[in-house]
Amino acid sequence: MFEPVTIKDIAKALGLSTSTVSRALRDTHEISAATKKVVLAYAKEINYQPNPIALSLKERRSKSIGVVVSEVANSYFSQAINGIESIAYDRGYHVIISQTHESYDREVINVQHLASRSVDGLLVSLSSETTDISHLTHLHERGLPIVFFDRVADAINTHKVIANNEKGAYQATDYLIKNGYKRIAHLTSSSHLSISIERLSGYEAALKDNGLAVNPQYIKHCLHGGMLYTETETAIKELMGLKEKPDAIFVAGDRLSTGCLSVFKNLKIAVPNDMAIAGFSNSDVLDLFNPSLTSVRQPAFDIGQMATEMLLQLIEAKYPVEEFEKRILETDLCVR
Amino acid sequence: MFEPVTIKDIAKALGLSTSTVSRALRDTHEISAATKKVVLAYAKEINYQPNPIALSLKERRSKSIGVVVSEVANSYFSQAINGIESIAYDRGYHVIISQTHESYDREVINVQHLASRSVDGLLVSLSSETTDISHLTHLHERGLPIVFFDRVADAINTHKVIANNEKGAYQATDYLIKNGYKRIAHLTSSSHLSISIERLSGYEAALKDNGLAVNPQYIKHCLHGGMLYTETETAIKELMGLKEKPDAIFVAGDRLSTGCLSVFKNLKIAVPNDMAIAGFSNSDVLDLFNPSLTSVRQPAFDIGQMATEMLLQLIEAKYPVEEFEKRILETDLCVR
DNA sequence: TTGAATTTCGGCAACGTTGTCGGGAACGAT
DNA sequence: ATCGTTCCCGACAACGTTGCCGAAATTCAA
Repeated sequence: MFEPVTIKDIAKALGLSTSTVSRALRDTHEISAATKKVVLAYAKEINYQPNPIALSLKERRSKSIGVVVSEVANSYFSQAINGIESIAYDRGYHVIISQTHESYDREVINVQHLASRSVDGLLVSLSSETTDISHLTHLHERGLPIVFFDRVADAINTHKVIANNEKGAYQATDYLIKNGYKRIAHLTSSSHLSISIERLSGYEAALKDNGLAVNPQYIKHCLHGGMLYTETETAIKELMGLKEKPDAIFVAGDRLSTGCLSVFKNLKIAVPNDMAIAGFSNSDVLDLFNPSLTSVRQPAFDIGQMATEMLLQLIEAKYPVEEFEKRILETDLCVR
Repeated sequence: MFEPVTIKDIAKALGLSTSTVSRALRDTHEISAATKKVVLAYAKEINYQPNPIALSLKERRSKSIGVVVSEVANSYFSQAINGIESIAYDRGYHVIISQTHESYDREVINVQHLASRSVDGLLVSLSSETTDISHLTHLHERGLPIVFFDRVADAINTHKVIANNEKGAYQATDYLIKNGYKRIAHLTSSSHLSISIERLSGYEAALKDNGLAVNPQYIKHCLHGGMLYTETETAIKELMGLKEKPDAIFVAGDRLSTGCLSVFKNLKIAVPNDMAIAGFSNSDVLDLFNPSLTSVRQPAFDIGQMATEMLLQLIEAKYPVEEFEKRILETDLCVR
């Protein structure tokens, strides 16, 4: 039904060979100016578009990169994706986005899908369920370029781009403490995620530096990073059921922040009167919340850009890259 | 660097021809059980994955569909995308998402990008800037299956899936009127978008049915659908500068709703005391806003699913489809 | 005018896969 | 013993494109 014009059609119409047409279109010096003119004119007339699939088969690369994130509805990721696209499109690469919805199974399926689909490289932020990363190590060992961002796998030796999660967490916690809160809880994602570890570390450091004890009961992990309402609700209820209820909470994620507010609203807990909140979030909409939330902003767009640049460097490298680096970008504490 | 296993490798290793291996893997009856067993075992051992690019070239289809939306950060679209993916993945199709950011130029580039990339079909929601749709008519005439959702182009005769925008707008406006508001403004996207026309129509009908006059000064269009803060701000300021200031506003979009709240916050206009708001939005986060907004919810997930099913029907049809339909799904007024 | 160099183009192969065709071997029936 | 079947499998072509090689045509130098 949908039959695109091919180089053959042009060759036949003009009485030339396909090779000649191909080279005329590529503007090789071996083709006379006259022939070039005729070919180019005719190609334009019938709106010839080279078939990228044939090219991919021949060149053994698809000029596309795969992106694996938990979900695009997350402000952090949608901003990162914009950064990714801005670089990729400039360099002539397609971006194929896939969502894990924080599920390990979907992550494996999506990664394999993308790899078999012959993407030239992968930008990955792990799902909160993921502990086994063998689906990625296999591909990485076979030479597929991978760059991690946000939620990284330290076991794989490749480029990584993250925010300064520890410092950001420290600042947010410190901000709560400086505002007089003393019983500060921490709501975070699954404990094996790199971001969880780093943010927890910053939270604990801030407490210690301010002479406060770390209360393990105040630290709550949500395995699905706030994707499930009940998960967040259970965590909050447990916190509120403690004999020494926390008076503030440091939330370690975009999705968790909104989930948290949602639970508080349903439980009729006033923010910030009954409970102060500060946390990681890149949501512009959250600013509308009244009173606004103090939040740690990550340079998501820049992280996306930087990760993409590093990935393209790996993809286009002539010799296998051996030296990898981890870039750490500073966060921004938005006090409100 | 990254050299996937091919059918040739298997053939060579097993002393068979590529045809035999191919048919053994496809489980054709012409291959003996013994040979099949050997081939399948070896293929599994070396983790053979068929090359989808070679298949695409041969089958002249890519088993992928392109999606064109304004941006994934929009709750409506991210939900619709989830619906699209749920159907597409089940049917073995890839989903390639591209964002226009409400720009006509990017829409043209993205559509051409996707078409040349040999997607088997397109799911399109027009950008707010788009008036000329020749980039789509060309492809459609040449036989590329296209299904519109949300922002449709009536000039192209194909399947369309939309929400009942007129009814939803009517209900929201009527709700404001029933709550005692009399001077109801309407903030909407660019005037040529189908959704704008339909929602404006519902708004006007509700006013008339309640014996209120339609005041043209109360109707404000934002060409970029709220993508630009200043655009929304200007519109609001003009409304607030009228001698008969509106006491309520019906907002016709996700992005506009948040933009609107943002402007009100900056202008220190209290919602809903100084100004009541009701509008189209699928944002869960907006519910956290205190006091919550009454909003018209679209069944975005269902719309995405339905549009995808219709597109796949077009793609897989044996004979060209001549009969097209426009599906209209009901909205849900969430009173808060 | 002859040989060599240059210009310009066509033929062929290949990327990975499958459809078509054809052929050899084994088997059964007459 | 002969013929027809059936069962298995390999050779070839094709999808659209480009790299490589060769060859014809043209130009240039001596």
